[in-house]
Amino acid sequence: MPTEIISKEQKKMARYAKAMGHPIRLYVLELLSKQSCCYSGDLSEVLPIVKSTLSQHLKELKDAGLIQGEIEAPRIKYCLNKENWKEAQELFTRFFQQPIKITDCKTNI
Amino acid sequence: MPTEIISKEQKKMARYAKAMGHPIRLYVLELLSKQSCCYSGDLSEVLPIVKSTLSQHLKELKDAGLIQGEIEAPRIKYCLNKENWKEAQELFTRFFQQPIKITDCKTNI
DNA sequence: TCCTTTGTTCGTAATTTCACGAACTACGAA
DNA sequence: TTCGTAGTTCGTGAAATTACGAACAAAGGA
Repeated sequence: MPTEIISKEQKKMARYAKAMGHPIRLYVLELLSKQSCCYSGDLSEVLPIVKSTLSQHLKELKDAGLIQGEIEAPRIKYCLNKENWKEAQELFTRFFQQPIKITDCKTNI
Repeated sequence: MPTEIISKEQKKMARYAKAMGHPIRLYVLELLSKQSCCYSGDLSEVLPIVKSTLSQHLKELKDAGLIQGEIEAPRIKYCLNKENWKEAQELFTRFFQQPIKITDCKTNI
């Protein structure tokens, strides 16, 4: 059994980062971290994409585990997935809070 | 001129997040934040990908502005891009440090 | 029951990503 | 000048991403 070079945490974090790697999705996450929940329709009104595309982005956030939905007929209420959001928070905070040893390159090829 | 819904900061952050959205690239970034610099050859020895693929990943990190290279013939020394790393650090830290109002969904559709 | 609202799913298309091997470039050493 | 090392670039292909509109499903209200 070879030692895994890429850790489980790195894989998890990459998964979260990937989900965050689109302005629309980042917007949704930031909104949800500020106002606790929202509806797809509200987003659809302000965002410059059609609702089916928005639905796809929401699905990606759901698949990554960052948000979750709840039926509130006829709408669906979205909010952050508490547990995974906390994990992402920890992973990213740890990642960026490491004491960094930067040897600046003089040139930039 | 319509008010931009997606902010410049969100776009920048999404760009960084996208670059971080692959385990290999996250591994490289984490290594560089720990040991100040590295060479492509060192990475190639431990990572389970061929060097041309690694080169592509390094290029993506370069294009995103997170790392930079310096010729140290016959090799190339890579290190973090100090300025942009700091920016990413700030963006992500702020993003995750916001006081969060989570209304947990009971169900998860 | 039929209509309206809300949102998802499907089909499609263009683009990007990810990976590989082969070919190429740059440069120091023999 | 020729060779070897280090790394990038090119060509390729498979898969994923991003976006759209049309069609569909669910559920409350007329």
